[in-house]
Amino acid sequence: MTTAEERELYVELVLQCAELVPRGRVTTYGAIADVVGERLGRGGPRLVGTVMATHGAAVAWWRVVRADGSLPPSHDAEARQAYLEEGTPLRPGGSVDMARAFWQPRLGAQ
DNA sequence: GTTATGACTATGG
DNA sequence: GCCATAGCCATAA
Repeated sequence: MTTAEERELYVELVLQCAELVPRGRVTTYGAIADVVGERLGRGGPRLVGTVMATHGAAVAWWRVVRADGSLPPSHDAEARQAYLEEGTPLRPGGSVDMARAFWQPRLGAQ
């Protein structure tokens, strides 16, 4: 069941999570899916990815990475430069240091 | 209704 | 570290 309203709300909550990520920190698709899914009762990492691919341009998409810290595909170069500016902890391999940079998203607060 | 696809994740080799 | 596989859920054809 996915009404237009629910899709819109899902998108907005996902974007809100991405927007709430502090400077120099990152979160993951799975974490956002978990938070939003708990509130809306459904969802999944792939849905978050779809949302970011569709509406991610409006938010700090580079602060949303994969669970292992790998940079988002298709824009990894841009993201890495943003990390350098923000001081996001990186690992030698080029991916994000999740142990230090991971930020747990919350809705309605931070 | 069925298949393919995607800015995913966990697990195993 | 990398690659393959399976599970995942919504969208598009």
